[in-house]
Amino acid sequence: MAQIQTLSKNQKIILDIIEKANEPLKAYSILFNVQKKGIKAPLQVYRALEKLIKLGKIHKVESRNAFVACKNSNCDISKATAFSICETCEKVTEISDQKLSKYLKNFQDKTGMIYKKYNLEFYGLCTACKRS
Amino acid sequence: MAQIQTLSKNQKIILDIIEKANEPLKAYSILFNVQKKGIKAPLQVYRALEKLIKLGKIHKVESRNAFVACKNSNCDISKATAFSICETCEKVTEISDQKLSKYLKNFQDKTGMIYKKYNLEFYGLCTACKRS
DNA sequence: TTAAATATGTTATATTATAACAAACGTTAC
DNA sequence: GTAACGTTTGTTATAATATAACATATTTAA
Ligand SMILES: [Zn+2]
Ligand SMILES: [Zn+2]
Ligand SMILES: [Zn+2]
Ligand SMILES: [Zn+2]
Repeated sequence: MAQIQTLSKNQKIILDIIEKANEPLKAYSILFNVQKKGIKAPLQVYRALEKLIKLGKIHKVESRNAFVACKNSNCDISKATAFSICETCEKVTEISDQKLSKYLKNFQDKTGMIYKKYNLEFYGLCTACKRS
Repeated sequence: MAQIQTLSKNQKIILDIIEKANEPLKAYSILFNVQKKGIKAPLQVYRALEKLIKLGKIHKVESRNAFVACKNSNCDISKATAFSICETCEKVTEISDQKLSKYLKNFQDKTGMIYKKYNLEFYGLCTACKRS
């Protein structure tokens, strides 16, 4: 609420659209939706997306090239994201699981590489699609 | 070794290139590299990639739109993949960690969604880049 | 051996994303 | 207030990634 004030005009417009959507939005679908508000070029969208990701307001669902509003508390400013994705209906849900995130944040490989961030995507069948 | 016989001509050519590379390859870089072997169109590459992924011979690194040969035993035919990615030098390594894969395969969310697959990407700083 | 499934070749096009440049806006510091 | 700085915007063009649609060929298996 406080931080939203620091967003620029385009950033607000685009965050608003993404927050109101109940599904991940693609960049060009966002572009189409904001053209009436004066945002005409892909770069205007991509620049806002980039900033919003950096702020942890939204995440990119990498395997879908789509963008969703963060449903957790900005996921440590975008450093730890996990999604469940239904391969049938394409419904995407952000996973909020303390144990999982703790496990992954603490994960260390053999090489000693330092991990600053992770993104995890589960693919499967949602409960609605399972029934039908 | 047995299964490689079942690959088609284009699939063999493209798997060969990917296996010999020590880095993830992009589709159009693969295309460029196989043009001397008669593969001229993007679709020929993408179709082979799709099949190789299905067979678990290669994986797609989603955040990089790039393809790497599987370094494990085909990762249960491509159902469970994890990578470490250096954000400085872009080095990508497939993670093989029994505990991690067991943990993720058994992961269940609150909704009861059935997970058939996952892809996990860690981003950070590799040991070489850490030193410099 | 013929039907089905898989793979190929080809052209065109769709989709996703960035480069390069110029101008405007919003801090903050003096 | 205004200079200096970083950030945001606007704009045109283009790069990079991926698929549609259609015709043909090859392989597999009943
Ligand atoms: Zn989040
Ligand atoms: Zn579903
Ligand atoms: Zn693998
Ligand atoms: Zn590195």
